[in-house]
Amino acid sequence: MGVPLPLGRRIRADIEAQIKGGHWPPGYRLPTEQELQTRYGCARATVGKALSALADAGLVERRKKAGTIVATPRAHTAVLTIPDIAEVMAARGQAYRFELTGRAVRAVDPASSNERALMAHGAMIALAGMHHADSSVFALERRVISLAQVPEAESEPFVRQAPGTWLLQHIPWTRARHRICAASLAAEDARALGLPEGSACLRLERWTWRELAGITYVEQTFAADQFDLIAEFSPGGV
Amino acid sequence: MGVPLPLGRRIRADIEAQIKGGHWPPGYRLPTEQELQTRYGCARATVGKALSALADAGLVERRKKAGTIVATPRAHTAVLTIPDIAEVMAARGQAYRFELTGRAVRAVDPASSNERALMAHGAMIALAGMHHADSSVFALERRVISLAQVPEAESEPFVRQAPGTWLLQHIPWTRARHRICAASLAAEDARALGLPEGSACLRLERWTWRELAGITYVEQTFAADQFDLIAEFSPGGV
DNA sequence: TCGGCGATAATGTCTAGACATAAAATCGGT
DNA sequence: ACCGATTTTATGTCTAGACATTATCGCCGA
Repeated sequence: MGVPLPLGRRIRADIEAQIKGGHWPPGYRLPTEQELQTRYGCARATVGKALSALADAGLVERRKKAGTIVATPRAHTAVLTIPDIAEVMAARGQAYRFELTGRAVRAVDPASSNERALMAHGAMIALAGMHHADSSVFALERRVISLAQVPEAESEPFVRQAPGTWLLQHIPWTRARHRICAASLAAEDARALGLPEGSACLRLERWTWRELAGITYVEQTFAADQFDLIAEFSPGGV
Repeated sequence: MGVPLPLGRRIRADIEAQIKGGHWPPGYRLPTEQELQTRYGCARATVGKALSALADAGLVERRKKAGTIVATPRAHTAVLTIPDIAEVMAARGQAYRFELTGRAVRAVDPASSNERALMAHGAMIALAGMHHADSSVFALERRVISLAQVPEAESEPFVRQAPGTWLLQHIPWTRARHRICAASLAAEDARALGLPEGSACLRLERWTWRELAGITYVEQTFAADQFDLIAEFSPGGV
């Protein structure tokens, strides 16, 4: 309050309000930089910067000679936060426990496309485990970790702390890719979750890299009614 | 090839390469605008714009007096793009068709929590339909639209164009909330999709608002092996 | 040693121009 | 009527400054 917005931001906010208020519909051609320059009494670079920022945010499209038009959104984008399972449990007020059910050091399986997507060859550690909520099984996890990138993993027990939690806290990463899909439970997984074979489940897969080197791949399986993902978005970064 | 990058973009690309190549680790303080200005032989505004773009992309953080430092990437958040179904079909090279199977104008059902989450009362239009890929059913959709916010919807047939596509192109919105979960197919939906009852499916729900007023709620159901969502996070948006 | 306070160094915002580039619009010839 | 060359126009990029803002550092006094 009291602090006036810098002119550039005010121009941007004004235009954003016109668009979000529906006064300027998709396809509407907005005033040229010259007109805005005159209207606001400022240099062309100032309105240009405001319009470019709106273009970066996806609210408008700019084409030479054609001018600047309100963008027609082609998709909904949202910032999805994929929480650490231990944090989900804490938020729900349930007791959390990770149980390691399998552990092996081996070479990359060239028949597995999920492993190949992470790295071409080398040694890795393969882990399997269950996430418990109170006394029931909440999720299943299968993971491989590159020993070339994370040699410390070989001496880590992963018995009390889930490997995902440990990795997040110890290993820096630069790129991650997530895949979210639904699937039917295979017999073995159904038994572990205490559900009928073929039940619906949500599957979350994540590949993580540091630069070009693959660090880990994980596949988490949740019973259909146990877990969902919520994503919120306001365009323009509000 | 052969077209030289504008200087500003080249500066940005150079710095990005230093960061992604690991030569400038998180926390590293990069050269000041003055140093870069001398190094590249350009005006300060040019390096400033490049650095600001990197800051917008989340690769660096800028603080007055302290300078510009390489940012530490945040934990598992990713930009999820939820595409318009017609665009998915176009990308896959399949023929797309929307079929409207139900349409009614009625008041908000106070027993439906999904409708209550959108608005307290008022008239709405309820739609049901199927998204076809080539000759098979790709997804089911149920939607309600607020007639107070979107009176044009009453005279819109929604026979050729899916309501989502129409809304996205005509109605501005300021906030959206998505929920992603797995579910078992109810008898009616299973019949529509041509699958056994109880099959796994991915369910996507979306609530959309303009300011505080609810515009629409939609629930889309996909067969498990038909559709998945990919979310990428790489700082800088590559 | 600690706290405050001013100098300084860095980015933030802006101006008034210049030239480059791309695409729509127009004009001219067939 | 159509196609191609030219003009026009709006944005893209850049310069060389100016002043504003603010966090940090170092100094000085209690």
